[in-house]
Amino acid sequence: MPELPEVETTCRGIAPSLVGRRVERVVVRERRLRWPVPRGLEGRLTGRAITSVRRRAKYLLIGTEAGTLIAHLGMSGSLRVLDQDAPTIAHDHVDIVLDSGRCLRFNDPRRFGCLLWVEGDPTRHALLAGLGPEPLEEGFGGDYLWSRARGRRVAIKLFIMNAQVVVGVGNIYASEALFRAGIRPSTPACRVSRQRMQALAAAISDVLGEAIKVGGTTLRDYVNPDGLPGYFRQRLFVYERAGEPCRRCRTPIRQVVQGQRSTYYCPRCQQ
DNA sequence: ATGGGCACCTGGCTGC
DNA sequence: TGCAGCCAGGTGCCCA
Repeated sequence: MPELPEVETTCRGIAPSLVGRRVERVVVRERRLRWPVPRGLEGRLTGRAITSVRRRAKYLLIGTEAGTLIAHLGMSGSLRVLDQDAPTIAHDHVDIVLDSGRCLRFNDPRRFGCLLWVEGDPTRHALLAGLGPEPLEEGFGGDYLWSRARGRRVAIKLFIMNAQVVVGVGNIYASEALFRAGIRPSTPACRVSRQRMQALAAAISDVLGEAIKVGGTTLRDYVNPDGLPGYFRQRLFVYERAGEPCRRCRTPIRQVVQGQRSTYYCPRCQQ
């Protein structure tokens, strides 16, 4: 479920219920996530006040005076704020119970997500240290993308999905951004002109920004547990539309596989 | 350094 | 109805 807009929506949704609260206890029902939930996480968190909730790439950083909980939702994870005695369902792996009587509950059927603990500056953690710029912040743009693409022969779609280049561009929005920019996903990154990189960078920012906006109106202090949140699905131009007419030129949308993932594009609009 | 492929998991859907 | 096969919004790691 989670791409950047979903993670950002989660971040905004849970933050008001967390910041300023103290952790009363931590319940771990399943430690086997992508990496095991660290032994001792319970002890490190219990009694701590939560001072911040931030996002970096698709990682959520839940800060306390003692250290930071790094959370990633993987492909199927969610974080929701519930009453502490709300009945659990399958794959509710971890509860962080707050002094408000509510709890932050981590659910993840596929267990590709993770919960880790780091002391000191979380951005120096190995998972975060090498990440590229945020697509909605300073430092990201066409010139940047173009300069990073020198000598890179990977397909442009895989290039923009590489978190070392730019973070937060997942499989849906990669296809959508390339459609908006009119670029064929298989084009080698080094062969995309500077001008088209400008269009691509703008498309990436636009698509993600729009999706965040829609997610924000759908979700408040909870996290939508199902599928594409709310209303972005109907604004997709190509994703999961194989064989259907292009919304711009009516040519049937094509589906191909790149890097073991589905890519969708319009063969006419994207040359 | 780069690029390609695999791995980790469960669940939902399709088609026989 | 049952079951095999395929697909899924991520990303770290291993190998050539």
